[in-house]
This record gives sequence, C-alpha cells and structure tokens, in this order.
Amino acid sequence: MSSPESIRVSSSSTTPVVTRFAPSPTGFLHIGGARTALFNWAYAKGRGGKMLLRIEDTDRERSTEVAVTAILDGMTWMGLHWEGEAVSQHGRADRHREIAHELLKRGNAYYCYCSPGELTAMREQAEAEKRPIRYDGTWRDRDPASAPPGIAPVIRFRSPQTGETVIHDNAQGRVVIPSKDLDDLIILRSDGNPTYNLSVVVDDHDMGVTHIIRGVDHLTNAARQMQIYMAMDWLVPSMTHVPLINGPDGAKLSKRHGALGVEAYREMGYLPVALRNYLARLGWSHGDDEIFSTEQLVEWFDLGNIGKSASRFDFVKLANLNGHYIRHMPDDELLANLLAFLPHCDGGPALLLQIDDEMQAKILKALPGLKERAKTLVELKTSAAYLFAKRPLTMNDKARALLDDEGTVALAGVVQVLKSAPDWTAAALEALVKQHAEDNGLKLGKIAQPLRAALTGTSTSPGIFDVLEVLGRDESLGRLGDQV
RNA sequence: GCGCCCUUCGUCUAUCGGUUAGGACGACAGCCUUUCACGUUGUAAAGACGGGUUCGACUCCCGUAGGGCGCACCA
Repeated sequence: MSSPESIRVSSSSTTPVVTRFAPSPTGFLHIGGARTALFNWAYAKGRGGKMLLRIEDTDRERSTEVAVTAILDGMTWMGLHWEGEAVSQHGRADRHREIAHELLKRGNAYYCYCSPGELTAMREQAEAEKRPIRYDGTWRDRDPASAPPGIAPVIRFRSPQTGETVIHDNAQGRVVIPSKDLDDLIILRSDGNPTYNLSVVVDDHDMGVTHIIRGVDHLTNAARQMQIYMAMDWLVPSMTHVPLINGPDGAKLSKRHGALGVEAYREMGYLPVALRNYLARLGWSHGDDEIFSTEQLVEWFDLGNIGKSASRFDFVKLANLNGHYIRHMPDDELLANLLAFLPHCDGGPALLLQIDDEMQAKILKALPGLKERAKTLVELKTSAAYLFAKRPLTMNDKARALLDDEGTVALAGVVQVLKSAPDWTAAALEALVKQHAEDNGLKLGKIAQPLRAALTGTSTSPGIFDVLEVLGRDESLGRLGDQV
C-alpha cells in the first residue's frame, strides 16, 4: 500500500528496547511459547531493555485464570523475568474501543451490518466457487442509513484495496502481502468488544513496544496490523517472526510429542538452564557454539541469526544437554535443584519426608558419583534410591543373579577384610579390596559386582568404594551381612 | 481453493559465489574401566529435483515436488 520509505519504522538505535511476550491464556505455556518468551527476554536483556508481559485474554470464552497462573509459573520456572505487572488485554477494552471509533472518524473504518449468518453464507459460496474466502465489502461504501433495523453492527477496518504491504522482517526478510489478499477485518464486534488485531496494535503502541518477536503464524497478521499502525500514523515496531517448532516426526506438535506445558518438562526432570540452552539452539545459532550459559546467550542473541525453517523437537538432544548441566553443576546447587524438583514428580513428596539433615548430607556426599550417570533429575532421584533403602534390601533380578553361590562366597571373603578396615574411606577400602583380590587370584569384578548387589540391590551404581564410604561402616557391613 | 513462507548428514545447525561442505546430538568402532555412566580417539552420514546466470554455485534466478503458516464477530 505504500513504499517502504514512507513507513515509519521504529529505530532501535535511539529508543531503548522494549519487547513483549503476549500469550493467550487458553492453555499452558507450551514449548513454542517458551522459546518465543526466551527470545524476547534475551533480546531485551542483551540490549539493556525490558520485556513486558501481556495476557491476551480478549476471548472471554476461552481464557481462564488457571491458564494465566500456569503461564506465569512456567515463565518464572524458566527464569524469564518480565518487567512490571502482567497487562490484561481485556482490561484495556475501553481504550481499544476508543481507537476503533477514532479509526471510524478518520474514515479508516466503517460499520458493517452483515449478520453472522450472511457471512457464513458468503464464505460457503466462495468456497463452493473455489474463490478466495474474503469479506466482499458489502458495507464498505454503503450508506449506514440503509441499514436493516435491529441489527447491531460491527466495525470493520477499511483496508487498502490496491498496492501491497511490505514487512521488513528480521527473520523472514522482505515479505510482500498484496492488498487484494487482505479483506476488511472486524476490529470491534457487534457486542462492542475489540478483536485481536486491533487490541494488539493499540497495546503494543501504548506499551511502547519497539520490537515484536513472535511466531510466524502471525506473519499475515503483521500486514494487517501494519495497516492499522499507518492509519493511526503510529510508529511500526521492528518485526521478527520466528519459525515454528514441530514434533520429532516433523508434523505439528501434538499432545503425543512435545505439546506439553513447561511444567511437564519440569516433571520430567529437566533443568531450566538446559531447556534455555536447548531452546535457544532451535532456530537460532551462534556459529558452532552448542553449549553456552544464559549470560552468553544474552550477550550473543541477535534477531538476524534466526533461521527461517521450522525445526523439530529432539528429546534426545535435550537429554544430552540436561545431562551436561547436571554433571557440571556444583553439588550443593544440584542438591537444591533436586529438593526443589521432588514435590513435582512421582513419589517425590513421600521421598522428601525421609530427607532430614543427615540424609541431605548423605545425598550431597553421593552426588559426585550419582550425577555422572543421570540425564534428568528423575534418573538422579532413581539412582539415589539405594541411599534410602531399608534393610534387608530387596534385590532386583540382576542383583540376585550376582549373588549366586560363587558370588556369595566371594562376598563372604571380602566382608572379613572389610570388617578389619582401619579406615572407612573410599581410597583405603579400594586399596584393601584390591589387595584381597590379588591375594586370592580374583578379578576385581568378581568381588565388586557381588558387593554392589548386596549394597544397593541393583547391578549398577556409582563406583563401589564410593558407595561403601557414603553408606558408612555400620550400614555397609549390615547390608553385606544380610546377604552372606 | 487463494496468499505468504520453508527445503544442507537421521536431528539441530555453520556456510553469507571459490571450503577436502564444518560443528553438535544420535549411530557405529576403539581406548579407559569393578557395573552403568563419564571421558577420550576415530568412522559412516547432507546441499529435495530440474533448468538457467556465472570462469565458478549449497549460496543468485525460474520451475517442479514436498512441507509449514494464514485466510473467524479465535488469538
């Protein structure tokens, strides 16, 4: 509709960056939304700006308070902080109405008296004739005086009919939408409530948003919204439409794959820092960098490096990253994460009850061995089970097999040696047991495995000497005695 | 149906006309080793297809195929 030069585009060089995350509260914070929020947050934070949060709750039928809470909780857990209070879009309806009428006054909008039934008929006919489905402009230039009585009109935006709207998108490049493909959208419903495209423009303008970063599913909306900005003679924010995230099979995310709320990822034992790292690398990159801190993300993140094509969600890679962060996290910090995680997982709350100061110290001591083997907090919790086990331990199948005749004999032999250990530390115990193995011509494995079985009830665990030390002399000897 | 967009190893991606097309996850193999892991070394693995433009195309243009998104008094 106008050449790029005539469009007033917000310039980030002079104004401080203001981004916003604007979810509609019709469900939880899903993974795509989480990434959008992450991008908005990282971009603002990296430019000394701020990210605002706006709840797009103009659809009163589908918006719920539960969803609002879930989204806020999800963002908090992700570590994405927004500036100030979350804005309720619905609460700003008066202002939206005001602008709708201003548009009317400016001649950029008009009353339309078509009933929903007529509109549906219009759509069906267009479909049957294989024509584009669009409002035909019946009331665009018609005298409102000829309006049928008793019909509450809607207000439609008077969209340009010729030319094109050009979106200069940071991710998508130059996108041209012909005006003929955009019909006159409803901006105010017959019940007097504003619709999305109007509300978004008014809110983004009023909130001083300089950069809009959202999913590509809004790309066409961007063109309509630009037309409203221009009709109001407002500055158009910088636009960035990021590609969508698909399921592992390439199809749209469904409940079967990852269309879960971030709280589900929390329950699966993923760390926020790992999720941030993973999500950042989905559709965005910084050379060959794969693992980077959130601080680095903030420093590096830029709109120009965002890709154009949709990406698939890969749980395996997320797990790898999560394992990396678990391994490299300081033990006390990891313990804090584990304790914070327990209330959110299966069997966690019950376990939490068993954790007193003494048990905490024990877990902390076992953590170096445990964290090498866990990709999620769930696995970490599971692998720590031997610490909580009550005597006599229940053996799993593999542990039972290890404690056959041969195993039990080996066990009895080493128990004698252990009983005489002067010093109950992993290093001392290891020297002792290795000497014992050598003396008896046994491979270490022949002794270590039965020990592991008797001590943990399983066939896999951290290094066996660490297990002995963590469990302590009395508990270790007790568990061993139960099996010989 | 109409419009807009996308297409590099299985996956996430680097490359911004000249590279042996790089990295990561995963896979496979070796090493390490008391189990499982970690770690480490190495191997296999990609420009959807067809035309152009160019001295030279993954990179630019056109077409084909496949995929995504949008087309509500939803957001």
